[in-house]
Amino acid sequence: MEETFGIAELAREFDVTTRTIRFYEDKGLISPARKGQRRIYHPRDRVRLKLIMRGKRLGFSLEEIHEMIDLYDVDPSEVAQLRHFLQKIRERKNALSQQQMDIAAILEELKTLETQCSKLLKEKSPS
Amino acid sequence: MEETFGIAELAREFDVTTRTIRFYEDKGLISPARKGQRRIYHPRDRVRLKLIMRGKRLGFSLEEIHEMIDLYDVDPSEVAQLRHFLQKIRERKNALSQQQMDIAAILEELKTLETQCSKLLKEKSPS
DNA sequence: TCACACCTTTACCTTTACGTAAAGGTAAAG
DNA sequence: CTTTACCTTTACGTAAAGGTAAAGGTGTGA
Repeated sequence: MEETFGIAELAREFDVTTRTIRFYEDKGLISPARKGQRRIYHPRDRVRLKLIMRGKRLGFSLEEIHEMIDLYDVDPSEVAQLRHFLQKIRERKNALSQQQMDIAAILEELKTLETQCSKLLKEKSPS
Repeated sequence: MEETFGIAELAREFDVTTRTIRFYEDKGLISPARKGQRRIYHPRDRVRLKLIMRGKRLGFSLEEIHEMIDLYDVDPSEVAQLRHFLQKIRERKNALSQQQMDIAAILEELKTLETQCSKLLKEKSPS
């Protein structure tokens, strides 16, 4: 028997409002089952939410996230789709590699700043 | 003699519109000199723009970027400011480390997907 | 039965990050 | 003098990502 979740439950888990989750549904990012008029979320919906949150932390738009998520649902029997898919993957990889470099650059600068800064502090207030 | 830049020049270099650059000025992210009514950008303004663009690639809001940029202009004689500064640096470092992990995770998944995908393609159309 | 927690839809509101149009100044080239 | 390129300000428009309020359905425990 598969575990399911309510909307409020997931909202708590991911620290967003229920409005946000419904908004993602509106945008086609998730499509939970219904029981009567209520939304029932299965584990795969939860996984999707997790992917969405990660995408957001990385600064992607919902539309970009939509594209990325759909990659996981491609029909592997369609060659054309597969090619397109592969191209998308490579684009994403490039974008992310660029981000990695950006982050590495900033972290380097921040480290330098941190060192300088705490040295200054030690001089000024030798606790 | 120091090199300076026009707004259109910088717009081209960073691949944004002049509107965007003026908007950043409005928000206090840069403050170029003036010659008459025209904006004159010095190398330090260009550096700021570069930092802004990097921040944007990383998904930070202009307000967050503002904070980060200001870190470079802190008065090193004010101990209180220095402490605050140090804390900000550490917050940033943590956020960025989290991002690094997110990216590494996604890149791993993408690599797997890419491999699977091109294997499938080779089977289906053995060019 | 009442209260209460949880859920639903509809619909208007807000912020961020610019786009775009209007109306015009300035300066060098033809 | 006119064209051309480049710049200015002011101001309204817009897309994205939700917030928030209104009005109500559903189920459960006291």
